[in-house]
Amino acid sequence: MPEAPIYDPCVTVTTDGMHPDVSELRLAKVLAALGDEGRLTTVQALARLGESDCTRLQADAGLTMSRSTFSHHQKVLREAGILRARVQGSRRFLTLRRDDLNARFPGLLDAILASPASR
Amino acid sequence: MPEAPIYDPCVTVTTDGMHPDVSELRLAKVLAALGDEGRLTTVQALARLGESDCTRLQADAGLTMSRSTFSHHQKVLREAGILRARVQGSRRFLTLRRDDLNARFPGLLDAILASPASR
DNA sequence: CGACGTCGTCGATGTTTATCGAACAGCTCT
DNA sequence: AGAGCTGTTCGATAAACATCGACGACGTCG
Repeated sequence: MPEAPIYDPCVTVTTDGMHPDVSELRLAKVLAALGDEGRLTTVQALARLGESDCTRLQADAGLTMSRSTFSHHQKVLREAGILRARVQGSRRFLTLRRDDLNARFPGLLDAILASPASR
Repeated sequence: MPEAPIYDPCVTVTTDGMHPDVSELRLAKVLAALGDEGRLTTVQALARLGESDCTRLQADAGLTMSRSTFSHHQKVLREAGILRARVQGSRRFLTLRRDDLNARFPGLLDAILASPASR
C-alpha cells in the first residue's frame, strides 16, 4: 500500500502552489465559498478596503470569531480563487481577485457586491 | 423549560409554508444552495427547460443520485428561494424564481446561468 | 380494484465543515 | 535577547450535510 499523496490536488496543477489559476476556477466552489455569512461579509469588506491584512479585515468585517477560525475562512476563499494573499514581512495582505473573477464569471462579483449587505 | 418550537424558522413568516417570500431571501443562503455541483446543474437545466417535474429534471440534468437524494436537493433549492414547486396531480412541477431573484439580487442569476456549464 | 409512477419522509451512516484553544514560526521593535 | 504582533497548523468536538434504501401517500391508468 503506497503512502497517501502529500500534495493537495487543488495545488498540484497550480502555478504558485496557493492560488488556483483563472482557468481552474470552478463556479460551484466559488459559490460555496461565498455561501457563508462570515466569508461573504469578509469579501464585501475587502471590496471596500481594496487591500488589507487579516487582522484589519477581520475587524472591519465585524467578525468576532477566533483568529484561527478566520484563518480557516481566509484559506477557503483563497483556495476558491476569490482572494489573493501577498505576504510582506509578518503580515499577509489580501486583495479581491476582481479581474480574474470577472474574466471567468462576468457580472457575478458585481451582483454579489451590489447586494444588500448580507441581509 | 418550554418545549422546542415545532415550526421551521424558515417557514414561520412565510406566506405558504414552503417558499420564502422575496423579502426573506438571504444572499448567503442562495449562494450556499448553489454551491453544490449537483444543485447548480439542476438549476442550469431548469433554466433550459423552463418548467419540469422532478423526474425529468433530474434526468435532464444528468444526475445519477437516488431519488431521495434529489428530493433533498430540491428542497434545499426551494427553501433558499431559488425555485418554486407547483403540485399538480401526482407530479411536482418546478420553476426557477427568476423574477424574484432578479428583484432581490439583480444580475446574479444571469451571471450564474451564463457561466460555463459548471466546469 | 390493483399495478404502477411520482414524490416526500424517516432513520442510518459516513463525510465535511465550523469552531476553538494551544502550540508554533517569522517579523519587528526596543 | 526578549517581548509582542501576525498569522498558520494541529487536534478535538460538535453540528451540518450528502447519501442511501425502505416505506408510505397519492394520483393515474388499465
